[in-house]
Amino acid sequence: MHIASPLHNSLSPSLAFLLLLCLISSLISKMRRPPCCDKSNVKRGLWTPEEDAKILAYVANHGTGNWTLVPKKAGLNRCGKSCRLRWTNYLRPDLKHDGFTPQEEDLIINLHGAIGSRWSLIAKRLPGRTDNDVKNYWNTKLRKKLMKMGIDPVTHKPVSQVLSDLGSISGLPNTTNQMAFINKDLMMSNMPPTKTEPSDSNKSMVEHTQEGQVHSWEHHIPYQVIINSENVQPQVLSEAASSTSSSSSSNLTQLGSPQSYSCQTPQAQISPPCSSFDWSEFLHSDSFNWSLNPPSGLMQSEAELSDNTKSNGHDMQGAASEGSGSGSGAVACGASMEYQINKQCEAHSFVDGILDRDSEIRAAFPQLLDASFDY
DNA sequence: AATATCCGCAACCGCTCCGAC
DNA sequence: CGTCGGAGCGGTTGCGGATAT
Repeated sequence: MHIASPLHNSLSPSLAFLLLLCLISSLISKMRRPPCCDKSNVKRGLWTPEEDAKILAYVANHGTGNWTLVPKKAGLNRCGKSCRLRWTNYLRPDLKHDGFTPQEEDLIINLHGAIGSRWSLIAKRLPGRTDNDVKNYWNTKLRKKLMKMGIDPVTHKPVSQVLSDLGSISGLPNTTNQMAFINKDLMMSNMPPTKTEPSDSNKSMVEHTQEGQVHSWEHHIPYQVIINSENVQPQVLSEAASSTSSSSSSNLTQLGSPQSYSCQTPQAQISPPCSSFDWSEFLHSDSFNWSLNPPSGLMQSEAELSDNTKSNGHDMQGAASEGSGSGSGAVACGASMEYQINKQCEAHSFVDGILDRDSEIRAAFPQLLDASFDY
């Protein structure tokens, strides 16, 4: 039986459906935040020298701030957001426009391994570099380098391990989870760090690096400061993970899993618990300075770092720079971090560390890895 | 020499954060 | 406490130059 209606009489079903779609999309578009400026009436694309000059003149006279008013005041037919981007990414006088140094590469890889793709935080450790610079450099150069080396640039794990993890997802034994459990237990045991002396050959490697010389890629890969689950406290991991935006969660999630490039046993990396932790704080603190003694140019000034250093009543940067005297939770955490960072992987290269760890895992759980590959 | 493909970088987009009200 | 708007962030896109065919 066909039920007649005005709609059926006047509109075909497909047309009605289209109208409904239009209505829905219209409603959705109205619910969304309006654009910051009328995009149809503003210039887009590459900036001309004249436009740059206007921005520079405006900032010289008025300083930065309230970018929405800048186009009007500076006589530019651009979106304020676009002006801000042009200034922060290109026109700022303190920006470096030359290539990245090997030390900067090291730093980027280390930080990416520790905190993932939080480019702004990483860029803050690289004076003269913007988050856009770092992000582009990572995407175009460093990611490919790591991949060539058989290291997954997302997880900073060997590709073989990533593959085994992937295999585990499909209902097979999950070695990652099991390892996480094991390491969690180890960390919870709250054992003090055990010093491990690097071998003579390893010492020479460290000294070699500390001279700040430029090495081949294989040699200047970061092998000393690798943050992993075993040298970060459980609560640190959970707080770091919880403070992470979903878009960049992968690496912090990985921090919660056994990601280690270390040559040390897991127990040797356990440190006393910290009461609180903040990645931003940590990165701005001296605790995260590298034992390979990067050039002074890599170190930010106190003023530049002063923002974001206070949290939960502790100034980690100050505490860390003061040494081990104060005894607060943050200080203990910072000192512990510094100790562990300095002890991290002194013996091996970055790649060696990863491969060693891979071998350890394979040796410890051969049946699990075999199973996970069995698909 | 012409064309296709690759690559790097600048810019844009959409989202979240955060302070002011 | 909720809303609004500016600022900041990370991911993505697209252009232009470099390189390969």
